[in-house]
Amino acid sequence: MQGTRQKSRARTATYEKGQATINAILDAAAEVLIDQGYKKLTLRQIAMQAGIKVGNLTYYYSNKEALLKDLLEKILFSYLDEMDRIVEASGDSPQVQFVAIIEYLIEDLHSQRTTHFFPELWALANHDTHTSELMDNMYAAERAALQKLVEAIKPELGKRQASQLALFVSCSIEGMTMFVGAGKNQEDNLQAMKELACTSFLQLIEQAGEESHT
Amino acid sequence: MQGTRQKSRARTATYEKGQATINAILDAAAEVLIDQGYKKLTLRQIAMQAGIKVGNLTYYYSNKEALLKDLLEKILFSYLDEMDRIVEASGDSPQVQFVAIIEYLIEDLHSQRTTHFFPELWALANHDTHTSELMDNMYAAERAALQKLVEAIKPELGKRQASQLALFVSCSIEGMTMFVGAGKNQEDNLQAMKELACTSFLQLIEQAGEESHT
DNA sequence: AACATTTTAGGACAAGTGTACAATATTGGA
DNA sequence: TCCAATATTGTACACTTGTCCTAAAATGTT
Repeated sequence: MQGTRQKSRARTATYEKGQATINAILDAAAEVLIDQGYKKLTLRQIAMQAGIKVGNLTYYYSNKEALLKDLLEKILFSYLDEMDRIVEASGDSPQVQFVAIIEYLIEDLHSQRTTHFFPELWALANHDTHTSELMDNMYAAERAALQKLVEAIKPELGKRQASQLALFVSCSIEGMTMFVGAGKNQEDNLQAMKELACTSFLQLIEQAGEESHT
Repeated sequence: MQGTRQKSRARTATYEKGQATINAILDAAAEVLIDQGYKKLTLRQIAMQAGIKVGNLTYYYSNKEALLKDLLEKILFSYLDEMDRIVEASGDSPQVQFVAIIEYLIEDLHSQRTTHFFPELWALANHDTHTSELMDNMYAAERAALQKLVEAIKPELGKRQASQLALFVSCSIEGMTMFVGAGKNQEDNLQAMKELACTSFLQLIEQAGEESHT
């Protein structure tokens, strides 16, 4: 009694051309999602953008659900990878690493890709369980990285406090997406938000634990 | 040569029953949007939820665009009204008023209405000019209220600094929506975020202006 | 060169979408 | 009570959506 649950099927390419087509599909889907929003993310739009026919698209992704899954995973992992790269390239000081991450996350808001993608993701996550889990994992990884740095900056902090500080930092930055992001009317203030965030977060970490046990 | 531009038409009811129907439509639309997301916000779903037929719906809203406009305006204004009410009911101290607003905004995240509505709004605003303008006006009003309180707390602050602080506060709180909101996996930490936000924001205001002119 | 496998194209389908319109029912003032 | 204005229904249309299926083309190995 195996294979009863075969809801979403994504074919794996064998020839090079097939793999190229899959890449083209995912790239095209990303572009459509970012440029036109999820409402316009239709199989025919994706196929047109990828330069293929719908029949070919459904050969690799017989479900739109499967396509969306691969698409979201690819985009989300690209952000996590970039975060890892930032930390590794920032020396050994946890303060410096922390500031580097904060600055990367905020400066990244200048990219329309980021500004357009994440609100779509958040809206999807509200009514799609799989998207919600995927998103939770991604942000959990981000918070884990932040928490590690917070603990390194202020070692006397408890796990719980450090994790809450990481959550607060993550929230504060994500919230800028709709206002100081690419094309938004407060984009002028992005630099100011970056400085405000860095000083505010570092100070919050430094002085935490003074009046701790509530 | 008048009336060339009659894109969106919304009929005004004359009888009481007509007005009741309009209210039912908007309430139904809000419920569908919040419970099932914009993807499922279809004229037939709205009509079913309102207990009327689609033909009746299109009698009052010949365009889906017009319906969406009224819906978003109604919801957004309800939040602004509630904010005004909070400030008025919090005495004269700007600090107390500021904390009251912060606490209201964060506690409101316990409501699924809020947690589900806003990401849909943000996603819509990315590709719909009218929604974007509506949203900008709403948040501008929120920031204006916050800025006024910031200036009252720290009068020696310049308009620019106060406005940037208000923006930072607004961003930080909105960003919590996807994480500590209703049903989210960090909802346990909502209280902690509230306390963290209040102390962090107040301190940020108090110490601002020390190394100001950049 | 032959050929099984993989890839692509094209057409078809049912279901769902927003919108339009004529016919019927209801309302409230004369 | 009557009746014009308003409200509601039911049906129809053109269009888009995801999905399915068959035939043709391309691929790489033998």
